[in-house]
Amino acid sequence: MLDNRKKKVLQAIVEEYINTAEPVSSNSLTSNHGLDCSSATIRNEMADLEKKGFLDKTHTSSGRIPSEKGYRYYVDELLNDKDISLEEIKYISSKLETKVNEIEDLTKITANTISEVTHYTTVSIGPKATSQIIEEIKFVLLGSRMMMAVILTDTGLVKETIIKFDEDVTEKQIETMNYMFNQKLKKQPIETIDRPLEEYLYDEMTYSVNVIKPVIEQIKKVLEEENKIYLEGTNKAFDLPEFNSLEVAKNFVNILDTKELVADMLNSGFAEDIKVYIGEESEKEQLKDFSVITFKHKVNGKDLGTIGIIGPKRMDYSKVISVMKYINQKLNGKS
Amino acid sequence: MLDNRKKKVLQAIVEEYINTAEPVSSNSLTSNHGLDCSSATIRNEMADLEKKGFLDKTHTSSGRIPSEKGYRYYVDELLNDKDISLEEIKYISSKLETKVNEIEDLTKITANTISEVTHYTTVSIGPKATSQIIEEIKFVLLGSRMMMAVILTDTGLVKETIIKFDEDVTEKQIETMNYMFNQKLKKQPIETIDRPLEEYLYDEMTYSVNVIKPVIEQIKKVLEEENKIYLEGTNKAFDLPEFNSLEVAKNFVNILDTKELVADMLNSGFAEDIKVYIGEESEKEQLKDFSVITFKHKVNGKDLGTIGIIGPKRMDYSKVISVMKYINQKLNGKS
DNA sequence: TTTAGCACTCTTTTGTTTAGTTTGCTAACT
DNA sequence: AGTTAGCAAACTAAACAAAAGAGTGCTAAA
Repeated sequence: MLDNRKKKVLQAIVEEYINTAEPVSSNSLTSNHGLDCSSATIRNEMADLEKKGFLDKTHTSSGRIPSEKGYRYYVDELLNDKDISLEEIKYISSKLETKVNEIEDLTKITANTISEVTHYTTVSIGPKATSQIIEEIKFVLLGSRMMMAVILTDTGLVKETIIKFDEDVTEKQIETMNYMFNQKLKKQPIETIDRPLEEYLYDEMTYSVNVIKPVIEQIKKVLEEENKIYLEGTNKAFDLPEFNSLEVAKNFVNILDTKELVADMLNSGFAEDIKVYIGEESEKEQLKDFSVITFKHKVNGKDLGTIGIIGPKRMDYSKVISVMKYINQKLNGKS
Repeated sequence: MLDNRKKKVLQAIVEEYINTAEPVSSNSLTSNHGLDCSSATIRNEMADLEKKGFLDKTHTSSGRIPSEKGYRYYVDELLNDKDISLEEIKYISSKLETKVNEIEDLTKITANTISEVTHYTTVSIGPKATSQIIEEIKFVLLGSRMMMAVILTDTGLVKETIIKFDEDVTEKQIETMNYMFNQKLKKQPIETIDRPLEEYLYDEMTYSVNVIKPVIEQIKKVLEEENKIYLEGTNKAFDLPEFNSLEVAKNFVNILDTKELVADMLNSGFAEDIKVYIGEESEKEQLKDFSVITFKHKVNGKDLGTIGIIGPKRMDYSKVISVMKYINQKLNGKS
C-alpha cells in the first residue's frame, strides 16, 4: 500500500512528533532519519501521505502531524521493539520481586512499575471474581450479629465480606451454614449461585431465612461487584506539553474521575494480551484525544487483572509495548 | 480590635471575594452589604485594613483581596452559620442512611456527601487501628499454606489480612494459634503486641517459629499500616476559576497524588472536631495556596475516621463548616 | 468624620508590525 | 519520470503601541 520511502517518511514523522510534540517540517527530516533526498521530495511525499489520510496539518502552512490513521499504521506496521535500558531492567526486576500476599497487590505493583518506567498514567483493575471457580468458603462469626465470609477462588484470589444480621447468630449456625455452602459451592464456578440453589439452601437450613438471605445476597454482591480501580502516576501526565492546554488537563482529570469509563475499557472482551486504542478508536467521546493501551496481566495463563496506560495520542507506543512485553516475559519466566 | 464598620467591610470583602474570585473594589461594596456610606469612606477603611494586614492588593490600583490574616479573622470572628437548603438536607439524609457493613464505607460516604454538597474535593481516611482495642481475632485456613486473620476491634472496625506460610499448616495448628492469640490479645489495646509477648507466644507454641513469626509480623503490619486514602470529587476543583492557572492545577494534582501530605494533615493530633488550615497555616509548602478543613468523623464519641476538604483559600468556609456541623448533628442523633 | 472629585496607576484588550516557518508550485535538472 | 532548487504565499508567534477601563489615593470641601 505504501512504498518503502513513504513508510520511512511516515515513521520518521510519527517518531519525531512523539519526541517533540511539534508539527514536523519537511526540512527537519532531511538531516537525519536516513531519508536521502531533499526537503522538496519529502514535501511531495508528505502531500501524498496527507491525501491518503495518514497525516494532518494544524494549518495551511504548518508542518505535519500524524492522523489517527497514521498512528494506527505506525503501530501495526512500523513499530520496532525498543531496547530497555539496564537500569530499567534492574528497576523492573526488583519491583516485580516484591512479595505480596494478595493478587490485587501484584497488579497494582505492576501498574506502578509500568507507570514509573514509561512516565504515563496507569489505571489497573484486579481480575473479576465471576470468571473464577470457588475453591473454598469460610465463615467467621464476629461478635453475635456479624460474620465475615472469606472466599478463596481457584486462581488464589481471596474475597472477603462482612455480613450483618438482624438477630443473634450462634457458632453452631455458622458452622452448619459453612458446611452447607461448601457442599454446594466448592469447586463450582461462581455463576452457580442461582435461584434454584438459593431455594435449596433455604430449604435445607430451615432455622432462619433472616440469617441465610443476607449471606447469599452479600456473597453474590461481593463476587459480582466491580473491582476497585487503582491509579498510578496521575501527576506524570501533567508534565507532557499537551497538558499546557487547560481543556486537555480538565478532560484528563474527568476521565480519571469517572472510573466507569476506564473500567469499561479494561473489562471489554478482547483476545489480545496487549491492545492499543488510538483516539476515537475507543469509541468514547471523552477519550477521543487520548490513547489507551490495555495489558492483560497473566501468569501461566491465569488472569490477574488488567492494566491500562492512558496518555496523549502522541504516546510512545513503542516504549510502552516493549515494556509490557518485557514484563510479560518476566512474569512468565521465559527470560 | 476592629470597630464595627471595619468588621462589616472585612466580612463583605471576604464574602464577595469568595463568591466572585475577583478583587473587590470600594465601589462594589456601596450598593449592597448594608454599608451605609460612600465608596471614599470604604476606601479609607480598606486602606486601614490593609495597613493592619487583613487585606492584600494584587497591584497598586486593583481592588482588595483578603490576606490569610483576613481569612483567619473572618473564620474566627465573622462566620455565620449558613442555612442548608431543604434539597441539601434531603440529599444528606438519604446519603447518610445508606446501609453499610464496614465502617470505612461510612467515612467514604460521608466524604462523598460533603463533596457533593460543597462542590469541593474531599480526602478521607478511616480510623487508625492502633488507637483501638482488640475485641477478637480469628484465623481461617485457606488451602494448606495460606491463612486469613480477621481482627475485630472494639469500635467495630474489622481488619483482615492474608498470611502465607513456607510450609504446610494444619487446621489443628491454626486452632491452637487462634486460642493462644485470643488468650493473650483479647480486650487488649493493639500496642500490647510487644517483644515479651512475642517471645511468650514463641515459647508456648513450640511447634514452629516459621508459622508463628509471619502471623505476628503480618498482624502487626496490618494494624499499624496507614489506612487507604479516598478521594472524592477531584474534578470538581477544576471548575473553580483559580484552576484556570496551570500552575495551580498542577500543584493540586500533585498534592492529591502525594497522599502522605494529606494523610499527615488528617492524622495530625488536635482536639477540635473541625479545624481550619488557611494557606501557610498548614506549614506545608505545597499547600500554601490552598485551605484545608479537617473534620473528625465521630459517632457517640467513637472515632470513625477523618475527612478533609481541600480547596482554594477563597473557600466557602461558612458553607463547609455548616454542612459539617449539620452532618455531625445528624450522625449523633441530636436532630 | 464623611464625601465628591480628580489625577494617577495599572491591567486588559485590541490592533499593528515584524520576523520567521513552512508549504505548494513552477521550472529546471538528471 | 523522478528529483530538486527557488520563490511566492500563507500563516504563526512575538513584540510593541495605543486605547479603554477600573480602581485607588489624595485633596479639599461639606
